[in-house]
Amino acid sequence: MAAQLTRRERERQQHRREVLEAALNLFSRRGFEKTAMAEIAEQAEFAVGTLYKLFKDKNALCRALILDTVQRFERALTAALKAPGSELEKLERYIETKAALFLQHMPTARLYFAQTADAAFVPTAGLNEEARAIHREMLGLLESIFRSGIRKKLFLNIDPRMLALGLEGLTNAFLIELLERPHDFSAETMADSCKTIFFERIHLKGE
Amino acid sequence: MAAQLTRRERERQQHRREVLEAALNLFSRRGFEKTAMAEIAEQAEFAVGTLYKLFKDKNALCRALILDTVQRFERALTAALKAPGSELEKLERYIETKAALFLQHMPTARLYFAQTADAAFVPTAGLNEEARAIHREMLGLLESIFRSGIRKKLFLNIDPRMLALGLEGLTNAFLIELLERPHDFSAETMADSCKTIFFERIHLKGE
DNA sequence: ATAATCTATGAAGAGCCGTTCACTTTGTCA
DNA sequence: TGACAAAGTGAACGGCTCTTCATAGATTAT
Repeated sequence: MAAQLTRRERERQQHRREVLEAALNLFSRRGFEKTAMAEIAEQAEFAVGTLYKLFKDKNALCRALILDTVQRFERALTAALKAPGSELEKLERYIETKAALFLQHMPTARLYFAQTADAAFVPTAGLNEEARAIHREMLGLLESIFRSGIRKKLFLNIDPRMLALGLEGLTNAFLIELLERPHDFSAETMADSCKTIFFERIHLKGE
Repeated sequence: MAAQLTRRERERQQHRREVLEAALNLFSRRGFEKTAMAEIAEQAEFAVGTLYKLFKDKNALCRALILDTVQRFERALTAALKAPGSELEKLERYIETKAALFLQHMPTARLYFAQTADAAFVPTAGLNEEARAIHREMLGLLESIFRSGIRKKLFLNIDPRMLALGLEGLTNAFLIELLERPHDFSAETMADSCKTIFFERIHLKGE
C-alpha cells in the first residue's frame, strides 16, 4: 500500500523531495549545466554521496525534477480545462489558472518554460521526452475544446491546433514578461488582456 | 575605410565568419555548454589555438554569435515595420517577414529563440545583454505601431505593450512549432492563421 | 545488548574541457 | 631574396565536476 510505507521509506521520499527543492532553486537561477552536484548537496544539507543514493546520476535528478514540475503544472491546467462549463468558460478558466499558478510558483515556472519552450530547440539528449509528452497531451486537450467550440459556431473556423498553439503562445509571452518584470503588471491585468486579444476582435475596421 | 581592408584583414574576417558558422551549427544542435571548443575547431577546420586568435575566449565567441544572429533577425523585422504603409499593413508585413525569415534560416532561428525566450529565465551571466537590448528595441517599435493604430481607432484600446508582447508570443509559438514539425504547416498557412487570430475576432457570439 | 542492515559521508579517482604557448608555416614588404 | 610579422598549430596544463567507495553512523530486529 502506498500509505503504509515504513518510516525508512517515508523519510527517504522526504529527503528526495528536499533535494529536488534545492535543485529547483539552483537550476532556476543558474541553469542545469552550471549547477554542480556539490552545490545541490550543500543547499540540501546532504553529502554528495547521499544524492547518488537517491538518484542514479545527475541526469536522473534533472529528469525527476522536470517531470515533477511539468506534471504539477499540467495537472492544474488540465483540471481547469476539464471542469464543467462552456468552451469559452473553460478557456478563460485556463488563462486565469495559468496566470495565478505561475505567479505563485515562479521558480517552478522558470523551469517549466525552460523545458517547454527552450527544450524544443536544443534537444537535450532526451532529458525531457516524458515531460514533453505530458505537455503535448494538454495541448491536445486545448485543441479539442477549440474544435468543439468551432462545431458549435462559437469560434471562427480556424485550424484548432493553431488556436491551441496560439493561446499557449500568447499566455506564455505575457507570463514570461511577468517573470522578468514582476511589478509592471498584475496577474489580473494580464489575464484580461489575454482574453480580450484572443476572444474579442482586435482590428476594428475591415478593409 | 571599411571597404579598404588589407587582404590579411579580409581573410581574418572571413575566418571569423567561418568559425561562427561552424559554432552556429553545433550550438543549435547541442546547445552552448555541451559544445566543446575542440568540436568547433574541428568543424571549422582550424586548430583550437586559432580560435583563440580570433576570439578572446569561448564566451566572446558565443557573444559574437548571438549578437550577430539577433542583429540580423531584428534588422529584417525592423525594416518590415518601418517600410511605408498603414499600421495594419506594417504588422502583417512583420508577420510575413518573420515567417519567411525563420524558415529560411532554421539554425539561426533556433539560436534566436534560445536567446530571446530562454535567456529570459536563466540569466546567463550577461552573455546576452546587448542582444536583449536589441530585441527590446524592436518590441518598442511594435508597441509604437500599435499605439498609433489605437489613436487612429484602428485597434481596440488595449495596452499597446500587451499587444506587442502578444503578437510576438503568437508568432513565436507558431514558428517554434514549425521548427519542431517542419512539414505539418507551411509558412503561409502559419502567417494567415496569425493574422486571422490577431486581427479578426475569434469569438463569434458575445455573452 | 549485539548483530545485521540500511543510510550518510566526503575524500579520492577519472575524465573532460577551456586555455596557453613554444613552435611552424605562411604572407608581406623592402 | 631575405627578414620581419602575422596566422596557424596542437600537445600539455590546470581546474572543475561527476561519480565511486571504503568507512562511519544510525536504526531495526533478535
